[in-house]
Amino acid sequence: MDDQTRMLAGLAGLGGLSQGDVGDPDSVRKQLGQPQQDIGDILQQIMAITDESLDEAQARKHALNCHRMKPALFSVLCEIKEKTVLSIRGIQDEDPPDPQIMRLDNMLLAEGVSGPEKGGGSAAAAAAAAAAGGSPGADGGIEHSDYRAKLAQIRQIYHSELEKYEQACSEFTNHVMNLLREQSRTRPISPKEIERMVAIIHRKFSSIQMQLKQSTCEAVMILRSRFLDARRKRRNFNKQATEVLNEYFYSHLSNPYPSEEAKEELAKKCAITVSQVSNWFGNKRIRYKKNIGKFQEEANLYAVKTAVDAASVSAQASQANSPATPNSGGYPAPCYTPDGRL
DNA sequence: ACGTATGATTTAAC
DNA sequence: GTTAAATCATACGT
Repeated sequence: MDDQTRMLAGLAGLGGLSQGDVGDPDSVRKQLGQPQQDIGDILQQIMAITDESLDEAQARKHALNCHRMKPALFSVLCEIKEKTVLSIRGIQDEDPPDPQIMRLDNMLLAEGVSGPEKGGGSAAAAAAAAAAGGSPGADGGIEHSDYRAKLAQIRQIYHSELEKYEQACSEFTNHVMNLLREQSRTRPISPKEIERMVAIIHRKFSSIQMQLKQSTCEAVMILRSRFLDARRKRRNFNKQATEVLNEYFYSHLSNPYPSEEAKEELAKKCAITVSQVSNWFGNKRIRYKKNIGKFQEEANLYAVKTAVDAASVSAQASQANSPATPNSGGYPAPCYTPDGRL
């Protein structure tokens, strides 16, 4: 910091000098068409600074600060600068709430990354415990807990990074502010300008934060596609469950739409969820309708089965000896029509 | 390895 | 909300 003020003071002191004979800068200048000061001059000045002693610079600075015209000059310079800078800057309204960042924030909140801390690392443990506890019907409890664990990991990284950025931002802001305040004793820097600078820094850092948020979102998306889509890592229902469902379907072929209660009962019988029952019936209806012929055999089988069951309940003795051979083809299977209500 | 079966998801209509 | 229909992605049998 002091080096810089020293340098500035040095430059100010040497500003008027022009020394011609440093190499051959003229040719360069002509080639490049630079009307301003020679690069050579600037180099010279910089070199000269290093020759100065600290005391010399300090003395020069002090002299400058104590000059009787200094305050007046300073305020005039400030004013000029304020005008020009402001006119250049134009109207730069404060932070308009970036829709992009809001979107990201919402998403992170929805995914529970930036939301209220739900126990952090213990969330995974709790989920694992819940899965181990064996909640009946919990589909993919173990995988879900795995997902949670990974999500918690992402959340942790996200928060630590965010904290790092925030700390760096405030540190940097402080540093710059101190620097500017210090320099404002020798350079025309108004408080407004400092404010503006701080705003610029904050904008920069918030753009970094947005990158962080964006990449976190991406990570969550990838995780989702890996795990939640892994929900699709389906397992076929067991034979008994399929049997129960098919029995219901074929015995209600004229109107295969189980009520909510029926669904619940079926779900309980098959040890699956109600929505799984709904899925099954949805799939079954459409697939049956699409190709009734293909399902004819199955339909006969279940029709016979239910018939036999009913018969065996009503007249066990008489039916006991006749093993119901599925007389495939001959059985007039009830035909489910799309408009139902046969 | 490949085709089919099957549970889950998505889309659109109601 | 439910549903049909299309579609996805895997399981399963050959």
